[in-house]
Amino acid sequence: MSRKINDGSYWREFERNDLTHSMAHYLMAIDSLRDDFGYARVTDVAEVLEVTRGAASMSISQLKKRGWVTEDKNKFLLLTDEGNSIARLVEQNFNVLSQFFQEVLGVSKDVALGDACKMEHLMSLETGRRLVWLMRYILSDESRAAEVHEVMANIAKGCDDVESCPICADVGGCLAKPKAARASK
Amino acid sequence: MSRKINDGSYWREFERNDLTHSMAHYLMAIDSLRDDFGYARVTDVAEVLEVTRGAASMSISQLKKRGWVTEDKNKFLLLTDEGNSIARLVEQNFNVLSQFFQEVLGVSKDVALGDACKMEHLMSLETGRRLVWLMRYILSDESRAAEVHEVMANIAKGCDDVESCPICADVGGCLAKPKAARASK
DNA sequence: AACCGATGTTTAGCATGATGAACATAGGAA
DNA sequence: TTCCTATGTTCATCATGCTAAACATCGGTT
Repeated sequence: MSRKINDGSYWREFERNDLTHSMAHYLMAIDSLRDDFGYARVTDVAEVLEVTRGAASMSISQLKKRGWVTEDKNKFLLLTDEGNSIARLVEQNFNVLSQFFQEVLGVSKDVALGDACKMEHLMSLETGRRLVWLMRYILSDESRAAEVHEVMANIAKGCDDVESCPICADVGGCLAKPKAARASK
Repeated sequence: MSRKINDGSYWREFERNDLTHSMAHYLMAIDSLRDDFGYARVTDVAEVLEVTRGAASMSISQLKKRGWVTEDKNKFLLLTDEGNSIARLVEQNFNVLSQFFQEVLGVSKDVALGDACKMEHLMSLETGRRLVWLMRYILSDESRAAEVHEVMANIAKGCDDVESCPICADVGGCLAKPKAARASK
């Protein structure tokens, strides 16, 4: 019984992602420390991220090997151009996502920030850019924004037309409803 | 110089997430194998996910410990109710995200599937539900959908009003533009 | 000069999640 | 019955990224 199945296994792209969640936050911490204080040392980064100095030291030496971080003559940490681009991209992804979740979808702040933080380093440049434009489209017109907010306010009432709604059907039913018992073929 | 900074360090929620990307895919693989063939064994799961039998065996025994997977009298793998809910949630998140990226944002299929796969297990129930409703709102009205598609089609032209656009300003400028040189304070 | 505290690095240990290889076992073909 | 293959488990190993603890250094105070 040979299996032709194979989902293409792009699922492991996740682990092959060369920018890990951890690295993204080290870069952003350095960036933000330099913004706020004018310099960033290993200890400062460790403090901001709430990890030990040892952990920060080792992670940062990885970032140096990758060419994303260097240090000046005073041993203060610097982002290279590439490191800077990455930090900025992730920061922007975070901003876009958290604003989209809060201001368009009406998600609570806590959930929005949590979701955005987990997804920020995984969203492609292209998707992020397009999301900005969608936000602009929706929020730049007051009546349109009001309509969307109205839709979101009604979600609490639940999805009562799962059958007739093509979108609900496409995504496999309304989220959060238990799957119907399945007959084993 | 004492530091008051602290981003709250919810950034580590990412690693504390009790549903890893890997586990989500094991659950979905079992689910989909049972859908397609009526049963799922360790070897089948390993084949679908393109990992060794050993890796699948160990990961699946973790899933059993967590109460998400069991086996029937024939040693065939089953999802528990909880495992089933999780698999369904992640599948739906994937569907919602990939459709949103493609049909609303107009992202290319490759990028959309890649982004969706990386983000699927990280998006909360609440956000996912609201995203479905936003899609319904946008796509259920043809002229509205056309307007959005028009907006997305114009992205190639670039963001020419970064200064005047409040959204662009909010998210820290237009994505993909290099950060201006920064003066060290 | 001697010392102390702050900073940074290194090491051992842990958890996850993979590989490859060795091993155990059950069932059908010869 | 014997043997071969498919299936599943276990073990040693690797890489990431954390902790705790030991160690190394530098610089200012006494």
